[in-house]
Amino acid sequence: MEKKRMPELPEVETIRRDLEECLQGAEFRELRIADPSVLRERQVDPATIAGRSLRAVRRRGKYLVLDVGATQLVIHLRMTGRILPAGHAALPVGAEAVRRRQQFRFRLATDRGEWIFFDTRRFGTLDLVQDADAWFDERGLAPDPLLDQAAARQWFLVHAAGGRAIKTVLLDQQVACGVGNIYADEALFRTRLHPETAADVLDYAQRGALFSAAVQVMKEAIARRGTTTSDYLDLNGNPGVFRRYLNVYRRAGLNCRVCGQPIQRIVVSGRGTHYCPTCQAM
DNA sequence: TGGTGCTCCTGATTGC
DNA sequence: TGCAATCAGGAGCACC
Repeated sequence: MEKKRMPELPEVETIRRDLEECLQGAEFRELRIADPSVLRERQVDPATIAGRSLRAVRRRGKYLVLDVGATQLVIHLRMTGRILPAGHAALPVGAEAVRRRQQFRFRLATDRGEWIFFDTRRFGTLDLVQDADAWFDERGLAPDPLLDQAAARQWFLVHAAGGRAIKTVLLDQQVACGVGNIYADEALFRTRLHPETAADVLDYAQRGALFSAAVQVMKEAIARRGTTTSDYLDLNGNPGVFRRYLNVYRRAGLNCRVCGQPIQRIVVSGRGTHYCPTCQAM
């Protein structure tokens, strides 16, 4: 079954770069919340962004941060969130738009046009905070592995412990910020680790190798503008092409590119997990 | 305290 | 052809 995939760190970074190119320096006029459930933290009034310019578009893990000075918009796209200019071809129109109006979750009016947070499954979130980094730290979010690789690596070495499956640990944003299901599976394949291996069985060298593999696979995905499956497109309508380079993710039943044995799919912590039982033996 | 599993949500797909 | 069931996913929270 081909389904929509959520943007993970490489896709979020691709979106961040596109937004920065389109919107940096733009003047915000209004933030209109169409679906109140999108808004969680509200440290500042949405009205305060009016007349202010977008200073920067930042990212930490899978969170996007629109920096408007005293107000910071922290956006998580979750499963299906997308930020698109009004009128973009991917947005529903007419009766379909009316039927799906709740999926147009908030709108940002700027002097460069209106931008829409469109979110099919409505899992995405918006937090209005005064200091995004402090807000992330309060939540125990790990350092971003692409922004400060040394700090993130050290953090991972210390926190990737306990009896949990290493796949579960990789997906824990308080341990490895930004790693999602696709890149966790690929990093485990590259380091020949079975996804159900207990984290505390791994020594420092193995944890370090796993962290490096996760960073490397995400860097490669960014270079190819993310991992598109059915319908993820960037702002210019271009697909990410990293999927064709995946070794295990969503390749269940297909032959391993290394040993030729069939890739298997299991569920670890409720997440579909793909691995080669020969290359990644327990 | 650490770990597990449920919940949220909806479009696409599958099976009958 | 149409309907119901199933699946996918990240993060937060309740529970053990």
